[in-house]
Amino acid sequence: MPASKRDQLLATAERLFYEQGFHATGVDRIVAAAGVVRMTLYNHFTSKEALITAVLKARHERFIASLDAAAASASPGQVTRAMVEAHGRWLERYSQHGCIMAKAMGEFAEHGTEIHALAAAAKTDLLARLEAAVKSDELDHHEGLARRLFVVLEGSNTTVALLGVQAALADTRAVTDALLAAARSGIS
Amino acid sequence: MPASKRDQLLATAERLFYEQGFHATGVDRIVAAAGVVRMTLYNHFTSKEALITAVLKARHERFIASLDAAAASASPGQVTRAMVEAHGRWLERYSQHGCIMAKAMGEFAEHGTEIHALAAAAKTDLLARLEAAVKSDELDHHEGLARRLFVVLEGSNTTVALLGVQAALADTRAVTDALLAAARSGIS
DNA sequence: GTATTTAGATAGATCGGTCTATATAGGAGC
DNA sequence: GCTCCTATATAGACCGATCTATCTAAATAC
Repeated sequence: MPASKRDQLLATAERLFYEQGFHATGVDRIVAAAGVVRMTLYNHFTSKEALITAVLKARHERFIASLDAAAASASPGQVTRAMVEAHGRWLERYSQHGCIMAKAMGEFAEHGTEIHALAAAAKTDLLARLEAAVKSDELDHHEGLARRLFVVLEGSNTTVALLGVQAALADTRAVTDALLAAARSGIS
Repeated sequence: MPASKRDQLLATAERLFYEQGFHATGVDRIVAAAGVVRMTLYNHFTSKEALITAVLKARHERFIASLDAAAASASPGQVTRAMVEAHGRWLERYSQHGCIMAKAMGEFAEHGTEIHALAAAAKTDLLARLEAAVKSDELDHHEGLARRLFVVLEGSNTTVALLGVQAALADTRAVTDALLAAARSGIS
């Protein structure tokens, strides 16, 4: 049973926005690639902007769900590491060309726009979860460590597009391991 | 003496592209903000794409020049650290809303385009200089350390736009210091 | 006097978005 | 099983706005 037209549109738009950018992807190309007609898009979404926000929200929900699942099944004291690894798996599977939220922030940089706020909130959402993980693991230097891990994961996001997923993940893991080891031994 | 029309166009276009994105910035707005007429732009640049590449090249040259200056005046064994600090100063002064090369890669993601290649080359250029710095400082784990520092600096690029320059630079410095200290003591 | 800049009209393409009329599918009620 | 109704999808014309880019003729500057 095929997905609903709405889901087809969301999936196709997500792929095209991610691969070619938001402005560079016209609604004509989206509907053509989704195998639907133009009015079907505007029947489900009030505008291209609404489609973009729906795409970003859906993707972010999937991302957060995978993070939370990893955290929930982690051994005690290993929540932070599990979250970092879940982030790496997400990159590997869905985000090898960079972070779509970062792209959205770049293209809709004028502050105050809903898209910019949404993408920024997605990123701070990750930071908040890292902080919660660090706290639950009872690692030293709570607040600072989470932000440092965040910086590294952000760097991982853009490095995959440049050096490939293998190298980016290996280097990311090396840095995060060092940070976690230092926090566990009380050094910083 | 005012700058040449060409320089005015380059500076204005750089600012607008950076603040609002490449696709979102039309040539009309550029020439209006530069106080120039549209034909003047097309007299100096064959197309908007040519203007974009000229902007990126000029900015990258300035960035590399500041990196090289920092490296040249660094004490022996401190080249890598000097380069990391120069990167931080660049962020502070010119790049508080994220890396323009990353934005360019996001908006012109189709591989093969000159703009994408240019922006990617700018990033690998930084990595190459980090590798040279690590080598000249005779730090342990040459190749790996440079790539790890690169990941962190990339993360710094995007984090400034989210957490502000103060927090981003502090966290970046904490991570790079840890990496450099570990490399210096032979641990990794 | 030569090169640059200005002014403004203009071209052609593409953009997001709307409209209407037709067609199709699925469930409710008999 | 059959009809009817409603919701959804289709096809394609159409709109105004905006986009990049060009052309020409007058003005300006070194």
